[in-house]
Amino acid sequence: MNIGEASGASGVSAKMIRYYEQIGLIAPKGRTESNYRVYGEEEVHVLRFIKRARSLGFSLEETETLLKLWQDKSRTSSAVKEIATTHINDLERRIAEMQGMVKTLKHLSHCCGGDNRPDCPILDDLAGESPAKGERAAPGKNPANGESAA
Amino acid sequence: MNIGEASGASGVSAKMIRYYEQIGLIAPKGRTESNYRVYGEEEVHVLRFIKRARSLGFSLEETETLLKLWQDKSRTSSAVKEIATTHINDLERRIAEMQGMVKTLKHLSHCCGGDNRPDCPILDDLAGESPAKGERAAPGKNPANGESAA
DNA sequence: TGTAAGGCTTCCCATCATGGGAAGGTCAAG
DNA sequence: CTTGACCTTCCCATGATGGGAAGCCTTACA
Repeated sequence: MNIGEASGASGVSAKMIRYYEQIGLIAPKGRTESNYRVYGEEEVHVLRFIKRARSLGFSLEETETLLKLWQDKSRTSSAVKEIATTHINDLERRIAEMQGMVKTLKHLSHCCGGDNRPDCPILDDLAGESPAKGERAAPGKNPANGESAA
Repeated sequence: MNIGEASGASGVSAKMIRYYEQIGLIAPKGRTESNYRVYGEEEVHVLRFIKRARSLGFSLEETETLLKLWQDKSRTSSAVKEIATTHINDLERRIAEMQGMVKTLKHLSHCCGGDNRPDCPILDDLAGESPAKGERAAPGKNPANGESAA
């Protein structure tokens, strides 16, 4: 199986397969005389594993760790679970962050006429001017605002 | 005001201020004889605008558009609202995507013993083997899976 | 058997927003 | 006048992916 076929069988682009090889995630079974990469079922299986991990939002670094654990028959499931849990927490943190943005934006959008006139609470907020009621959207404890620690 | 002071006043790093200048988002009021950038209150205001837009998840490209609209006194609020709405939709799409991942991962994590034994449903799922009940987590209509269109 | 199309190889570049760091000039305080 | 902090520009790195060029190889067809 050459790289194009492996790509078709795994759903991973040839470009990415080469990249994964470059960063040490996967190696072809070998090379033909003319230097073509050769893959077998096992490699395709690994590629699918990577693809699935990526689709669950794991980074390539996390994926690499998971891959090693997968291939390590003596791993403990707790090691795997810990990675997953950390990733879940990370996802949930990012979700909450974006939800805060959405909340603020929806509020501003709701207050914005969206008509032909130029006055716009959205721009006013961005500019730090909140004419209505003299306060920002989501005053004080705005969850979309990670500035304090930055 | 030099770049360090503008950075302190706006909360935008000096590095980023230079970058924003490079991509045409903001220019200093002028330069000193010794080539130092000089900023005034107006520039700091723009920097805060950018920062606020970024904290709401707008890309720099969107931010640039918003900035132009802000400075265009004859803009319509509908033009601004449209950008905001598009951005809200984008955020919500991404949130849903990540929520799908979380849902799947939580299910898998829940099924995983997290003990000293090697058998792990999380790895089984990644490997495409679902021993329990013979099905993948979130069978069929798995929302964490954008593969179909890719 | 010759040729054309398409697949493979490597290498470089771009994205997006941000930070790190080096080399060298400048300013202000001691 | 020195020293340290700040400024300048320039280059590089991140993470994951894609685009494309130049050149070799394979396959299918006439």
